[in-house]
Amino acid sequence: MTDHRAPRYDKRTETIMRATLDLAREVGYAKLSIEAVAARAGVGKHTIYRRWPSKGLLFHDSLLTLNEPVLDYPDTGDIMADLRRQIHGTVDLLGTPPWGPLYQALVGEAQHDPAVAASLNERFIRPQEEKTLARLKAAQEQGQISPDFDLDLAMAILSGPLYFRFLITQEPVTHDYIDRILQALFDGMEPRP
Amino acid sequence: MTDHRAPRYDKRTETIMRATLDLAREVGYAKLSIEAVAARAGVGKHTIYRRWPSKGLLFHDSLLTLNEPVLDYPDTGDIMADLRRQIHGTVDLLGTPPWGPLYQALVGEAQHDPAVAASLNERFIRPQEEKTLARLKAAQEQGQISPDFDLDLAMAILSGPLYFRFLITQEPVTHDYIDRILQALFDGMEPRP
Amino acid sequence: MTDHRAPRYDKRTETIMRATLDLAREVGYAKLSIEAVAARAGVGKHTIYRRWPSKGLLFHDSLLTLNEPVLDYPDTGDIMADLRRQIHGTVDLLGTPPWGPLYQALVGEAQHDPAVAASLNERFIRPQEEKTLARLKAAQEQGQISPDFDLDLAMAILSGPLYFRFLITQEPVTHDYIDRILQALFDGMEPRP
Amino acid sequence: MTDHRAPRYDKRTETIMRATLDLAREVGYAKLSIEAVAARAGVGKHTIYRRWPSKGLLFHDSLLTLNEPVLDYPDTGDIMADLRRQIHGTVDLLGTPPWGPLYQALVGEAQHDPAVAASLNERFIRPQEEKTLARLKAAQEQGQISPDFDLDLAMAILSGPLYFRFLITQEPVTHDYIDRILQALFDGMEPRP
DNA sequence: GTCTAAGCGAGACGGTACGTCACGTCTTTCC
DNA sequence: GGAAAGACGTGACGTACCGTCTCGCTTAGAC
Repeated sequence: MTDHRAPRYDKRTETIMRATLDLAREVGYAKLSIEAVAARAGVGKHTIYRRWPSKGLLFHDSLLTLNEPVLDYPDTGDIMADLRRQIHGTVDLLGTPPWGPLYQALVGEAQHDPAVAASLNERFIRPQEEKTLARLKAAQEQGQISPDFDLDLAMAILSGPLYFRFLITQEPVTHDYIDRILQALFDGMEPRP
Repeated sequence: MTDHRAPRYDKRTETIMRATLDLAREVGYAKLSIEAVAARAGVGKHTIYRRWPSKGLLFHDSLLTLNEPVLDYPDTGDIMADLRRQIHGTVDLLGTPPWGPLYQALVGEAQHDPAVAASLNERFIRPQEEKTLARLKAAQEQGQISPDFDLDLAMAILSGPLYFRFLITQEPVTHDYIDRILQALFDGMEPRP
Repeated sequence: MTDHRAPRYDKRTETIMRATLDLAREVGYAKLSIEAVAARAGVGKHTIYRRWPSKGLLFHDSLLTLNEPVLDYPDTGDIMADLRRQIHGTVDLLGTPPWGPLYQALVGEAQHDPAVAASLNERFIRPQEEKTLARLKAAQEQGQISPDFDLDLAMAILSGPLYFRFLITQEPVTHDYIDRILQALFDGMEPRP
Repeated sequence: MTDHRAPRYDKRTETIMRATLDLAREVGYAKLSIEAVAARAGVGKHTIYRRWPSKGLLFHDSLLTLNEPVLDYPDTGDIMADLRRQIHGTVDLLGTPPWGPLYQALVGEAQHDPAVAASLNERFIRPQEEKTLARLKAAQEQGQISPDFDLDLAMAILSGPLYFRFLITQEPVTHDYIDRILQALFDGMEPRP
């Protein structure tokens, strides 16, 4: 798989990605067409196909490259507060138009196109997981988390319900919802007296 | 929203739905077309459009109607065992071709098409949730679950990680994974001595 | 080979053919595109492809159908005068814009596309030959042409030089040129005393 | 118009022309593309455009340069026999694959592209005519042809029917056909007793 | 013998058109 | 009188070439 991130400095590449996001915002991902992106960017269709093999990967690349998510975890020493802060930030971003629907569409596309799924995992999900795991591990070493607790599982219990709301029931993901999940998780995670 | 379940007895309707599923199995949901369904079913396109407003809803209806999921919860008195049995059954179904990819495609479509999302929730997600909640409630009344535990949250923690694996990381959902989630959930849910 | 003449009464078919000729007149056959014809005719490309398999045959059909050539030979009893009249009429038509260049383009296309060549022969060349031959035969029976003269050859000597000028040297075909050919032909054809 | 013959010694130019003819033989002139010629010749597209302004002229130049036609007329003293020999040779060449179709395509292209028409006339048609006329003139001076016969017309009557068969009816041009035309021409041309 | 300009391969680029597919609507034809 | 069959305008697909252009890399010939 070629690295689509490299040519970020290429002006034309960036023009195309901006046109992609602009159009996606305007008409939605489903009605996005490579033809329209090319027209908007003032570029031949070939120039797009030369860079991305499908609409899905073009969109994914545009979304991630132009919005390099800042997911560096704070480490204040209080794992509960740090997780809370981080996840609140994430859901706030998803609640800010137009990012929610666009990210939703991206995940939707991943269900149809394995290449998008792979790219999504490699460039977005996994890095985020790793940072979260690192932060959890640090907390575990400081004794804030029960030493035998499976941190991978913690990850899943933190992320899963959030995505469930976001993708399946499509209700807004509130801070309160996050807090309740965190609480429930910690009731089981924290060391017993 | 019209009730698409009613004409189950209509032979033509059923033929179309079968053709839909057959084709979806063969070429995948993404490449499914109403044109092809009509041809396969030996039916005019009008006859399809008269019954369903979009490919997404046709597919959703076909999937649910022809595969009426059996999700009646057992109640053996042991909530842990009952949940385990039920969820194992579900993931087994998703692991049986072609249901996994097809359900995945359905959820993917729901991200692009609000009507599919609504239909999915109403006809599939909510009923399942309700049955699970009822079973959890019974367990709570029998003292198997801490009386102040938020059962909605329990639902979310049970479903979320499962969907996360299924939709996002797209790794196989194993029985072991289910068991670990259940365990983690109960370590926090069960009444403390 | 389907008969493209039949649906002359079809209004849409005729609209397309008119648009074809209009565009051919405006930009020339070489720059004619099915895309542009469709746009000009207010018609989908498929509607054109459904009727004609190639640009060449569309053009040929348009040219012949909308300009049903009147090639009924007069028979005044004087074969020389009748041939002269007929051929003068033909070259006059070719000299009247835009027919000359369009017919030239049609013959050019026939060199690249056997289907056009076949169609050109069947629908245009052969009928004309047959009428000319019939007129020559009548003259031969009336003693105006030597009884052992090969009439097919006469045809070739009448048509050949005309096409040679028209296609190869691309000089204008004048009445005088015709007359000289006719004269040369008759010097050899007419019965000797 | 630049003289494209000069750089015959240029190795690269010759490589391109050979690639052109090779490809034309393989896929036909209509499907020939400068892009493909460049690739086949292992040459940049610019290198072709620097030498020829269009596909038509590239093809024409390739055809003529690499197949310098030998059209030097014999002069045995018998004009009939000499014409016969010469024309038989020409049609034999056209009957030898792949020259017939290629020359046909060249004439076809001349109908669409005036530059090709001009080049065809200047480099191929006119020289041939001149040699034929010179031979005819010699014969006329020797009394083999009627002194007042229009030799240009003789040319036209010799070439025209041949091209008519070749381009329009696209039947094979046989030796017999040539002989019959020659005979008919001479019945009118030769001096009467 | 170095420098420099031209020629070169490679191929990216904005375009145009291709011929195909499916959309959702509409019309015709038959049962 | 409803359904199959499929024609229709529309719009997008992904591909092929067009003719122009920009890259570095030779490669002579002029100094």
